[in-house]
Order: sequence, then structure tokens, then C-alpha cells
Amino acid sequence: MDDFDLEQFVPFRLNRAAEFIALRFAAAYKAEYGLTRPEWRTLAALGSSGRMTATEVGVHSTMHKTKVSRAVFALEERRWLKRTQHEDDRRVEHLELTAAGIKAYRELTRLARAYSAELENLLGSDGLKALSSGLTAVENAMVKRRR
Amino acid sequence: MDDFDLEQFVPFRLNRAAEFIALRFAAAYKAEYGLTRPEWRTLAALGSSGRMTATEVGVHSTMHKTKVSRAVFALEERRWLKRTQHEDDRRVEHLELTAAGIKAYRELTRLARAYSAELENLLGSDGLKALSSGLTAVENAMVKRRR
DNA sequence: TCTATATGGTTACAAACGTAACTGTCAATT
DNA sequence: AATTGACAGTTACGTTTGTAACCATATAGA
Repeated sequence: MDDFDLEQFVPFRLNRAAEFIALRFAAAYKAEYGLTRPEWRTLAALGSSGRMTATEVGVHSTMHKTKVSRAVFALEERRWLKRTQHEDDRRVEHLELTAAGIKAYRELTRLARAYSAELENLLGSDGLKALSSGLTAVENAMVKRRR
Repeated sequence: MDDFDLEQFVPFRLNRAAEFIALRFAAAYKAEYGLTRPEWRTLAALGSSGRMTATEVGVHSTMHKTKVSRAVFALEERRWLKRTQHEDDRRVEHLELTAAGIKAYRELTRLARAYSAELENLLGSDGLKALSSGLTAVENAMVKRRR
């Protein structure tokens, strides 16, 4: 009928692939820990970088500040995270994982590494390399276009 | 603090890239036509494949049937789509674009093609190729794992 | 010091979503 | 013909989301 094919359209394919890959991993932390994606991302950001502000978490994990705010609240309720006020600027709060949070982080990253390995298996070494370098290209473009 | 880095985790990178790439295009059809993503996908599926059932649209564009149902309703209200009952099986309905729907489809696909070109520019020819072949790897994996 | 503007973070509200339950229809079995 | 199970599509409900407004604090300029 026409020469446009949704199946070949990169934005569509990218979305579908992301859903497939991410959902498969999300199922793990959702089922086992009841975490949402923003929560997992926040945990991961704080776990690997140590103390950060909410804004920094947002930048690091590319999440909107309302998502971060809600995730921080949830993690705090779970006693995986604690806040401390910045000395000089009382608008800012520093976020840090508690011992329990660090423990959870370790377990989750173990899962994440296992999934990375599974992914290499699933996509093949070449497939994964191609994907990764394609993603790098996107990331470079994102930096250029960032407002 | 640890050797896990969210920035290097493929599911995260994939998600972020998809958001960036898809949102940039979504902004166009959302701003100019007030379409949601399910609506655009439904339009695209029907535009390129002609008459289909709702279930087929869902398979073709990997959307849950509730999304398809809502999108079909919205497009119908807009008079871009009409339903006709299947002769033999009254559960099934055939979906087809109206003249106005086809016109919209043409305009949207023009935008989509323009965006594809922009993408090649943005990612570079090699980057786009790598991305595409990485996506193919994911797609192959999806087929294998499809339940 | 007062005002204006920017910033960190939260919240209210409406839209979009997924899950599961539902309606109506069909096919197979009895 | 009646029953059962499967399937197409819709709807109800609770959750998650994004936008925009908001509060509190900080900074700069008059």
C-alpha cells in the first residue's frame, strides 16, 4: 500500500527492543524486591557513586526530578536510604544508602551482572558489540543535543 | 565504591536511548496531530498493511490489546478509521483507514522518513548501521524467547 | 534591605498504563 | 441442544507517569 514500514523504523525498533530487554530484567527486581524502575536506578546510582543529591541522581540516571523524588521517598521508607541536610544550602539534601541499602545494592548488582552475561548469550557476542556501539552513537548524539 | 556502573549497563543504556530517540519523534506527532504513541502505531500499521483486525494490529506493532482498543476508539472518533464486521465471525472486526486517515498517514510517514534521515545524520552512517544490526540481534532473540 | 529571579525538592491533578475481570461469540464435545 | 472452553475486544480499577504549580531557600541587583 505504501513504502513505509513500521517494522523497519528505528525509533519503533529501539522502543520495542528496550521494552523487551529492560522488562526482562525489571521482572527480577520487581518480583524479588518489589522495586520500581526509578527505585532501582536510584539505588544503583547511589550504590556506585556514594553520596549524591537528588538532582545529581536525576542527571546520572536520566530521570525526571519527580521520579527521583518519589523513588527517594520509597527507598527511605524501606530504610535503604537516608538523607542529611547540606550544611550551607538548606534546599539541598545529600542522599546515602544505609547498610541495608548497600546490602540490597550488592545483591541487585549481582543480578545485573548475571543478566549482562545472559544478554551476551542471548544476542551473541557480535550482536551485543554492535548494539553497544550503536548505543554509543546515540549517546554521543544526546550529548550534542542536550539543552 | 563498587565495580557496577549503571552507565555501562546495556538495559539502562537501551532504555535511555529509546526514550531519547522515540520522544524526539513523538514530540512531532503529538504536537502537530495530538496523537499518542499507540495511536500513531495503529495508524502506521493500518496505513502500510491495509485492512487488519485489532489483534493483528497488536501483533504487528507489539502492543497490548487494551492499548490497541483505546487507540482504535480514538482514531475512530477522529474519523480516521472505520470498523466493519467480519462476515462469518462476529467477534472480529476489520479496521481500515478512511480517506482522512490515509491522508494523515501519508503526512506522518513523510515526517517519519524525514526523521530517519535526520537520524542517519545524528548518529552517523556507521553508528546507525551498528545500531540497526544490534537491534536485529535483539529481534532474533525476541523471536526465540517468545512465549 | 528589599525585590526579583533562580534553584532544590515536593505535591496536585489529569492522562496513560497494565492487570484482571468482563461481554459476546464461536467451536468442540456430549 | 446443552455445556465447556477458547478467543476478540472492552471496561473497571488501581498504579505510574508527566506537567505545572508550589514551597522553601539562596543569590544578585537596586
